[in-house]
Amino acid sequence: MVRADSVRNRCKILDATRRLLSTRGNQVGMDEIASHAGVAVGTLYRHFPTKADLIDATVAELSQDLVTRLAAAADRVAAGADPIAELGVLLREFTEMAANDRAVKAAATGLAAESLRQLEERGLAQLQRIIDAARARGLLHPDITTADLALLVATAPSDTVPAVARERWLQLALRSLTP
Amino acid sequence: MVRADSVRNRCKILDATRRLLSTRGNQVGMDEIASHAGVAVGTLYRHFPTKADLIDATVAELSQDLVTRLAAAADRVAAGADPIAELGVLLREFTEMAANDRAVKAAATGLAAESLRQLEERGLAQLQRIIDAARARGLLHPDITTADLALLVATAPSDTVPAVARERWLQLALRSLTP
DNA sequence: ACCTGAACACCGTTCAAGT
DNA sequence: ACCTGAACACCGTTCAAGT
Repeated sequence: MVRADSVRNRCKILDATRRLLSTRGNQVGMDEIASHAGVAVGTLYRHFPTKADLIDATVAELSQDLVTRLAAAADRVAAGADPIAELGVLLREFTEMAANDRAVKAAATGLAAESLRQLEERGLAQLQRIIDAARARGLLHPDITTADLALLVATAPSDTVPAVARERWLQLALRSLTP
Repeated sequence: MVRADSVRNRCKILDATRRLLSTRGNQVGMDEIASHAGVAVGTLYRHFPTKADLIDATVAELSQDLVTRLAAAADRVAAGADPIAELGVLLREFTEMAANDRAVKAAATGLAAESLRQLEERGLAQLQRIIDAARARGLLHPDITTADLALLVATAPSDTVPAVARERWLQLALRSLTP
């Protein structure tokens, strides 16, 4: 039997973590997160065995956002939108998400492999739909796969790189996708 | 007046740091580095005010390696070698360097901006020579600059990415350079 | 001038006591 | 079952004493 306050606490912890992580980065202490969430440290550790786990969970929540957008983009493509343009929007959204959320990406770097694998699993089908559409119209280099896009996402520049350079990176990335 | 044992100590510290950093990554303690270098912790902090500074100095030493290779590649290009092939070798060498030296790149991520700026300053001329040669032969997309190559280097996949994916990344990166 | 190493501070993590 | 928060452990950093 799960206690009601337990699930409430878990939610409060994740909220506080996302909030603190996005503003001040990875240097927030566990005590601070706990107090902002209105729980004791022990409770925090009961829900997440380690700080890495806590951050992992937070990043996973954020990546869910991306999957939602992936699905929306796939729908637009199915409705006739330009697949390459949609891919550009997706890549931009991700880099901006990583950039706005300060050290979320920096924090995620260490566990990127795991988070991206999850993202890939759940967003794979959507991404494949976009790729198929693009290839069918001859807009995509024939050997491009979903793994390639995951690779690009994994190597997307973080917020340490200035915005202009991030935009330029996007341009180069798209260039490597087109035939 | 600089004491002889001081410069010797500095050297011993940098050697030990590079050795320990490449095998075990960023989690080596300062005490451990000190004992491996045969000095006391205080000495370590006299030479490098903070751990980040120590790692920065070590990474800077390693990047000097890359500048040397850059110069060699520029010479080969001047002697008639294929500029694109040389660029490929350079990018591969860098990613491999980052991959072999375990957390050197991971450790450097935070201070990448600074290290890369140094690298850029000192290697810029060499890189420009390669770019000019490639463009003159029509092998390079006309808008590619040294900044673009620095951007690619900065976003090169680290050792968390498997070797096959790293090779694939290289292929995609080169694709974005060619016309 | 520089080196030494015990001591400090900070922060992730644990655990005995409470409800 | 879960929460609490004082206590522990670890590691980056400092500083008084030594040469």
